[in-house]
Amino acid sequence: MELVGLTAGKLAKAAEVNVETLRYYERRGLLPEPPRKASGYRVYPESAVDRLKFIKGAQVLGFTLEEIQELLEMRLDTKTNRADVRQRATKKVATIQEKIDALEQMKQALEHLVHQCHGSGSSAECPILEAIPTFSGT
Amino acid sequence: MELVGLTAGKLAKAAEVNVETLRYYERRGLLPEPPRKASGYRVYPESAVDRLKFIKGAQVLGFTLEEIQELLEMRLDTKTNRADVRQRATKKVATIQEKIDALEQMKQALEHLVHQCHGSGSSAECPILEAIPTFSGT
DNA sequence: CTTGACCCCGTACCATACTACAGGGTTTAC
DNA sequence: GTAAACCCTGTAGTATGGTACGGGGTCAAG
Repeated sequence: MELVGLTAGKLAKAAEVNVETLRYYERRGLLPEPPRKASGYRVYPESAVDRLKFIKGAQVLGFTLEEIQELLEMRLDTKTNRADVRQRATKKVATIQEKIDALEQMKQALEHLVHQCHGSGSSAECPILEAIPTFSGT
Repeated sequence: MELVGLTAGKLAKAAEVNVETLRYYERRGLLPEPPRKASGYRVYPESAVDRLKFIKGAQVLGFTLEEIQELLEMRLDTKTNRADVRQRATKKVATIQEKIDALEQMKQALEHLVHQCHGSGSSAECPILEAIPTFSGT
């Protein structure tokens, strides 16, 4: 029987994650429990692909699964009011901005280094990452 | 005997890390082996504080210790090949830029949501977070 | 109607990045 | 000159985020 939706395997492939990861996320509450067929097989909506990609993307940016869960749960919680959601979203924005700033500094330090060291010849030390270690105070 | 430099405990406190972490980083090669006193006690230079703060900062940005090590080792002295270092630095700049871009998108999506959701009802009708799972598709 | 691909569950194992001992010397402050 | 505070080493344990496996049902094709 073929109704709409994805099987675990299809979803895993589409989102480029391991099948086991789906179950893991489900246990953690990151992926909502999908409906099941009579056989017990999970049937995921197409949107699950985006959700997984979001999770993966956020992870690369240094968010923990717990933080990602917070982001994702903000919209489901009908008990929280808008002001609360707004406040938390705003806070996340600030966190994200801090990360961006730190990355910009890091990037600039590296670019500086690249420019300083374009000569192939002579001697002296090319002062590379001396600049970088100073950014982290934030 | 009190010569210049920091003991493990002082360094750990100054950099806000666990003392054990210092040894761990040393084992991993992230923190160079400092000179020792006759007793065997490590004597760290002040600069170790910055190095540790850099490591901590970079971690928050989603770099693994291995990647951080690469960054830190990228100082070119006379023994390293400049072209090689430049190439690697350029590559790092690109990955950093990717992170920045992803974070910008995330930020914009959240800011958009914050603007959309200005009322005071329940978050269920708040269009904000509907968008989250989809903004990562990029 | 069977066989191979797929799914289920529970549990065990893995890598990364710490963190915590245990057992034993060293320093420093009183 | 002794006790608290600190340092050493090696090794073991923890948390997070998966990943693998065994034992067993399910489904679609031939």
